[in-house]
Amino acid sequence: MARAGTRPTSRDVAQAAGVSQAAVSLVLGDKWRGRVSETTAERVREAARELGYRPNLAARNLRLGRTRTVLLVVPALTTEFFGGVYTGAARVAARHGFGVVLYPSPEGVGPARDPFASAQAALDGVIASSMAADALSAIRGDQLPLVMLDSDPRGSHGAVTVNLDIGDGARQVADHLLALGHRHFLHLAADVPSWTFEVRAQELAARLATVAGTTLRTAAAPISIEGALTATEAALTAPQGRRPTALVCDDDKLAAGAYKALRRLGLRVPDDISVTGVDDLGLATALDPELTTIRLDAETFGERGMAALLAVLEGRTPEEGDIPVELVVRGSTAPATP
Amino acid sequence: MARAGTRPTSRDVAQAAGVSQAAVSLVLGDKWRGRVSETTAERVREAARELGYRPNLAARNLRLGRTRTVLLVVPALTTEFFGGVYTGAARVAARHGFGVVLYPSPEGVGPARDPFASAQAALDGVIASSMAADALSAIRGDQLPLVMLDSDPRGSHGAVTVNLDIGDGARQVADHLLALGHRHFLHLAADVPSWTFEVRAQELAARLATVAGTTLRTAAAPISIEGALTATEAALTAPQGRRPTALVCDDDKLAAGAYKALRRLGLRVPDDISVTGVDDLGLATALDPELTTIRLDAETFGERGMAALLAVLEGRTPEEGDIPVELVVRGSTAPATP
DNA sequence: CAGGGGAAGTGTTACGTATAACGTCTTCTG
DNA sequence: CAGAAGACGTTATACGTAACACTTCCCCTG
Repeated sequence: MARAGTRPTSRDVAQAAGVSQAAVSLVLGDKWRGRVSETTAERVREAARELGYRPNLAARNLRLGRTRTVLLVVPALTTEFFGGVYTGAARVAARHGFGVVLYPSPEGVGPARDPFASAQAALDGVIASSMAADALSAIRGDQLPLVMLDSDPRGSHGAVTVNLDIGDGARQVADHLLALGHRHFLHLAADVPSWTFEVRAQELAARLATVAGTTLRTAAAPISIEGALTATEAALTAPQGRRPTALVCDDDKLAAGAYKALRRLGLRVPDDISVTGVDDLGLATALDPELTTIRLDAETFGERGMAALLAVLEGRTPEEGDIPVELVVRGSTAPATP
Repeated sequence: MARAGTRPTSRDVAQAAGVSQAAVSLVLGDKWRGRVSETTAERVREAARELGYRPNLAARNLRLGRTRTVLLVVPALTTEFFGGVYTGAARVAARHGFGVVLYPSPEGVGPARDPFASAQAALDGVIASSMAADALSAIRGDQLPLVMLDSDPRGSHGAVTVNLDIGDGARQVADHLLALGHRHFLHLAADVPSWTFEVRAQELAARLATVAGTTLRTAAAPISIEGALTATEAALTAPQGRRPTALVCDDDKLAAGAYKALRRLGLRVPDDISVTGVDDLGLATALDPELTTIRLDAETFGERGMAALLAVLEGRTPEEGDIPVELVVRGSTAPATP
């Protein structure tokens, strides 16, 4: 019988089953083939069930020197996007017997506390979104295997990177709007220092530049409905050249804010102005009209990130190549009216 | 010098500083006042910094028998709500030197895998949302300290419960709409077996019953924009008594779907029908017109949940009382037109 | 000058697990 | 029938940390 009040240990199970602790470890660790008889094994399993034995993970982790746990560092969970990333990562992890611990970098002011101290868990590796920029310095210090999501492959100092093909997304948006006859653009850009958003801006500008007579203005806004509202309103009321007929937003949430600004200004979507977003959150179809946007496959993103980390941990070479993105055309874009 | 290739241990630090491992533990554990001289302590800290020493958490957890880590079990992260819960919980946890590990129960088909196996981390306690119903059976087995969020206090078998005052929310909605002259209601209910939603339905019905001549119909829908759309459309096209002038939704997301259905049916919000939600997600202000809704303070929810768990862990009595909720009146509700 | 007591440490142990290395006993083979 | 080869275990150990129980030195007090 186990000592009262404390969790049963493998030694308690051993005593109950009349075997040594080592035998318990072998049986429960599924390494007993040819080492323990089937009847004894069953006796051990029965005793473990009886006592409600659960292995002490701290002890196991200490013994093995690895934890089969990885940390996923993401920005604050203000949309469901990183929920999807987590889901994908956790699914792949589970298939390999790994667990995923989430560390959303604290929202608002102040630098991130040390994510490792906060997670408290011993870790085998880290997947980090570059958007959780403030948490990255703490991560750099540790020499844990690291996979970066949405990060400049050239600037990652050898860390493995997994990216959505965000540049292609920008090109698809540009081509779609150009094909509809739009020539005057406003880019509502996320006011977040991130490689991703830089790439979007560059690719958008580059693509538009291939057509003569196009204009492109940029307005920056924090990623929030309120922020997008004020930024859009300011950009469109300031009399500055031709009024744009297309509004390219870095994010669905920004687009939602833009919708409100346009409504206030008396501009109709898409008749007076076309609007596009990025992400394809639930929000995109909640808007009226529904938003034309770049669909980012969050779960695949998470899956690929986790797969890459597992590859690193097992000494394999991670899969190469960006994750494709897809333009979803809905009601917020229409031919330009001259 | 530490053995090459492996992480430095406290023993390596001790050797580098010319002291015993015990002294390192004392200094770095901040328990050295009166036991180690300031100069020696500084030497130890310097050596630790030099070697890049990080304590092995698995070893520490094993030694201490506690991990200062708790698990937060939530439904799939399909809205930002539980992101807020996490933020609140993590904030309080950090103040007490605890970490929070998130376990979103897997979306879609199939029962949850064992959350403990997946988290892989040794845990001191659990906070679980009752909405992650499928994960609860696995939790029940362990005798870890448990705090339930949004759960029937009478049905929780002695587990501590922390609840939003969701019944009061339903009453506030009812009173608001009744005051606007509405008498014919449709309740768009979340098709999720959860105590919370039962309470809402009961309180709504009870409050409406206090006024003569009111009618209340109910339509159930899965919590998604699509689901709400079809359910609402079906409920309003089936010719069944008076057409409701008020649509009470269990959730902002349901309201978003309802908006779309109403638009298809040619009904204007709020002129033809008033709509309310619950949550006050970002979505609520993205809708046109903005949604009158019950604001749930997700962060306070998380804070209170974590505070309650800490109380249990420290043998104190958790704070009592439901968390107040607040009706936020926006443009989706207006006086009933006779 | 005896000895009480604080400062400044060190030696040792245990936490619970997984596994390497080592014993038996039985059975099979040449 | 000798001895090799399984079958079925056990014993012992290490992982890295925190903390208890000691020791030593020195200063102060009566």
